[in-house]
Amino acid sequence: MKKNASPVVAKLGSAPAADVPVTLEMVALRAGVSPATVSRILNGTATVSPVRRQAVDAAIAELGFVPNPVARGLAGGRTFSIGVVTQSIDSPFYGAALRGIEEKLLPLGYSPLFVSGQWRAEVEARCVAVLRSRRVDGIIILTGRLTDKEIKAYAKALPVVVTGRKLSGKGLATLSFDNVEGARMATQHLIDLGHRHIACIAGDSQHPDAVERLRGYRKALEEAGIPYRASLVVEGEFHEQSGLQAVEQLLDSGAKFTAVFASNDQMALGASLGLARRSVRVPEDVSLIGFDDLPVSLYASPPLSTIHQSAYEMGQLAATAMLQLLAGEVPSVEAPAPRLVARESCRRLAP
Amino acid sequence: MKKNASPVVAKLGSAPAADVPVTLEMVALRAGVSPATVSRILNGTATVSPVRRQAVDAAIAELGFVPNPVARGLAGGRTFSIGVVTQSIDSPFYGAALRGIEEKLLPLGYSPLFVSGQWRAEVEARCVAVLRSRRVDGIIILTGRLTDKEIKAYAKALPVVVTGRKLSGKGLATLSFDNVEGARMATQHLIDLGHRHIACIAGDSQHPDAVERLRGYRKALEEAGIPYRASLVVEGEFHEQSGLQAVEQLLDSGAKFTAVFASNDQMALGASLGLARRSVRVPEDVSLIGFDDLPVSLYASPPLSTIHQSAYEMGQLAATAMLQLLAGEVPSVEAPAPRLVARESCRRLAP
DNA sequence: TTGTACGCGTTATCAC
DNA sequence: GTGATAACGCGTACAA
Repeated sequence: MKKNASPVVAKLGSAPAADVPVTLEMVALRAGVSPATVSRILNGTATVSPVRRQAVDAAIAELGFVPNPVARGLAGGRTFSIGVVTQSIDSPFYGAALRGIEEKLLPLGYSPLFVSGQWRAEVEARCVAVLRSRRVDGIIILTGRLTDKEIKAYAKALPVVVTGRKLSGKGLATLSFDNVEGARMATQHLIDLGHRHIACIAGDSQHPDAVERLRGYRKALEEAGIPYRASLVVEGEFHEQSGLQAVEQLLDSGAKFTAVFASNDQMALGASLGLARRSVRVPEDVSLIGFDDLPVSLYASPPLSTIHQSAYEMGQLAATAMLQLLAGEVPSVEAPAPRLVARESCRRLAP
Repeated sequence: MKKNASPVVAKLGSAPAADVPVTLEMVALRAGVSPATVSRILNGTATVSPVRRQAVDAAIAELGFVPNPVARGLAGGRTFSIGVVTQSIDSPFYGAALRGIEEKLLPLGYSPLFVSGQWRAEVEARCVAVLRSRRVDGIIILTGRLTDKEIKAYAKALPVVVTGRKLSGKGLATLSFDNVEGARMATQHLIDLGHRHIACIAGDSQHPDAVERLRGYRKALEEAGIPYRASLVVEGEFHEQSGLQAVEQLLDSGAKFTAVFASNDQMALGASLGLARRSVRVPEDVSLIGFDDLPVSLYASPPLSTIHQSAYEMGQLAATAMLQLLAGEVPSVEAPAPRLVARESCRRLAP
């Protein structure tokens, strides 16, 4: 088995932060060995005699030596940093994913490098370019709008993990949440409560998630033998404001509905406000269900029923997959299944 | 005037991503000049004859050359990356600050490196150690719990910008939001509406922001000649759940109050739910005001009155200050003043 | 103004 | 097993 060099998980802070950088060479000098040997011990690149190993360990501890990642990057070709393309660094949803990635990577000596793609393929491409120029060891892309072709091209140069789609290839791992099933479950929940006139606030039709969730909505209707009505579907843009506008449009259109499925929680929250403004009570007059299960949704008034999608877990899984790719293994991760979280924004339709 | 080397803002992506890295040396070869000249042109380190400059520019464009930051870091001692210690990467409040930092830094060729301190001094110290080991050019610390002494020690080694406190020193810039005034304004708003029995959900007393906001609350009472009552103050932990528990405690204690000042929006949101659970209506029965003006607060039911604190702007300012420090200038930024945002969660007390 | 030569701190390839 | 030695890609004195 070929031993891959591993990141040095330094016990940072254990020794006083030296003001004059301690180099590997100084450690070697002190331990009475060659720099090469110190490097070997640090990376586990070869077997070293216990005697020297001890001497080196001691020297490292005494000097408070911390390897310089910059130099390691130059010499070894690996920077032990992983690029992460998120869409906006302050997204309430993807934020949890970033946390998952960070928690998984940091203890192993890898640092995530976060950049925001703004849901714009062009910006995302620039992000990838920045990351590559910074010589990251791999790239995790959280959904976004790059084409499959572009993704595959990147994967030829370095390991890539991408969420929100299904692709295959060497050095490439994908992690796709079942949006269709999630949306189907949400709609089914409303149907189970007796609703037949169910409006849908869809997402931006350019957005793959939006398309899938709309499909799930239709699927549930179909299975229940409820006719699909285009007049009950309004397209939003995945943010609160558009959810608010969507319900207004729905209300103004005069269409009758007793329940609303919003394609994400942010739009559901906006819808909730929009309904309240028109004196439509949730859930007394209209049931409302969202998608994503944002932390705040639990504290909405009323607490929002939704489809739980653990961004945190997705982040951890993506990081895990990246580590596997880096180790030359075949990634063995699968996205968690959607789960219905029934809270207080939906109620059984009065007969 | 000494010309400082500046980050190369490469037109990334303009040329096809070369699979074999193009080095500065290759550019030099192609342009028929020495590597040093190419380097000079890249960094503006010296004046170069227009002829060669053109030749080099052409070569760079044709080869799609992108300088290797890793090598630049090793050679020049600067990595053009800025460490950012936030407290949790998925904080709804600080997220906006990260965006502000990113937007300010990226166009100038700097990359932010985000790490989470978890509101634990010990973790924050480790974060700083990681950042320093990665040879960042400077560190931005968003509040947190490090001692002033530690901050100052860091600032001796590299430029530091820190929010949430007032310090001075060479290579150090601070940016402190006026929490006392903000809390005073919030409480004053309630007083102006006729409230005299105003409860306060304070933050964790270990947290400097919490202490200051509590002080602002007391200040407003004092100015209005309203006696301070400890029984109306409950300590929370700055998250929704603790806000909910706080109002329950308040309600259970039997204390009379017609308004609540929550030390941040997250607790206000929790409080809102807690009140609703006990059939206490906002704002009909109790007025509620928060602090921070999170994006979601606008979509709470009812929309939450609060004190606007632009984390985004703070982020931008912090980044600006860092750039100034890096340029050897004296930072000239000041935190924006708190601003009352009156929405629908507060109403005039019926006589 | 321009080129040469060396150094940055580490890893990898050889010999031994 | 271990130690020289040569890269890694770029910045920068220094000399020309």
